[in-house]
Amino acid sequence: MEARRDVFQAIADPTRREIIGMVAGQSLNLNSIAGNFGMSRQAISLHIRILTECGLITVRRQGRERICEARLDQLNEVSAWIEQYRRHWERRLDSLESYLDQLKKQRQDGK
Amino acid sequence: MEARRDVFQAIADPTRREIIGMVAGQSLNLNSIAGNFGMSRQAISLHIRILTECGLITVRRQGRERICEARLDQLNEVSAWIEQYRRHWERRLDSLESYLDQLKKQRQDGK
DNA sequence: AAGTTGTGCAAGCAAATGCTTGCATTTATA
DNA sequence: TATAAATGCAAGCATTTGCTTGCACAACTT
Repeated sequence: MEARRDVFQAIADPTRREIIGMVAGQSLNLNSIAGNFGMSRQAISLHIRILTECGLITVRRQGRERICEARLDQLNEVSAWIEQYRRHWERRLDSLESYLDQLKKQRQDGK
Repeated sequence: MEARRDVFQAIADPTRREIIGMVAGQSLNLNSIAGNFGMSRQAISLHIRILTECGLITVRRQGRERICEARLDQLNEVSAWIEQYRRHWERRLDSLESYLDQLKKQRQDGK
């Protein structure tokens, strides 16, 4: 347990992605986040801990509450990893498109 | 087992990200991929199966070999999810930057 | 035909993950 | 001060994950 915590793994879980979505709009305390899920408060608490450990959210205490705030710049790591391949997959789509264009043209000519 | 296979989970594993990196450049057969890792061929085979199940690579057989080819357009799903938050985190960075600028200016003025 | 190469399938296993429930602790409120 | 609210901590548990090893099999090579 308590293994490597990286952003890739953090966003792999759909519940955590949902939490990020909630907190991105407005900072929320733990209980109001947990209220929107059909699972125990502790489960959500653990998800939030994971998100905290990899820097995607920060938690500040305010009275007896823990306010969770999004700190999404870490997503850049994932984004950068993906972007290095964008050229690759868009080229594929381009060549598919030109192939389809060609096919269409041939059909029109043939007719 | 054999749960939901989504792209988010597929790229959560560093070995699978490495495999994607290798196959993006050139199509490779299973054994030559496995040769670059310090783990058994079967382990790699399983990773490739997962990548296949979520559509990130396709495998075509050619004689007795299985040629793995990248099909990375599925990464768009992750990219799109992240991009919806880019404005959010870049705004944060902007305000941090302007804050630092302000701080720097103050220090210069003070001196 | 016999051997080598590339791969799949299946059983087994330690560790990680995602969840629960119960109890303790701190902070506000009546 | 007693009570409620917001949360942490810890033990327990089923499932999933990532890996291994052993065996089978089809496809090339000699």
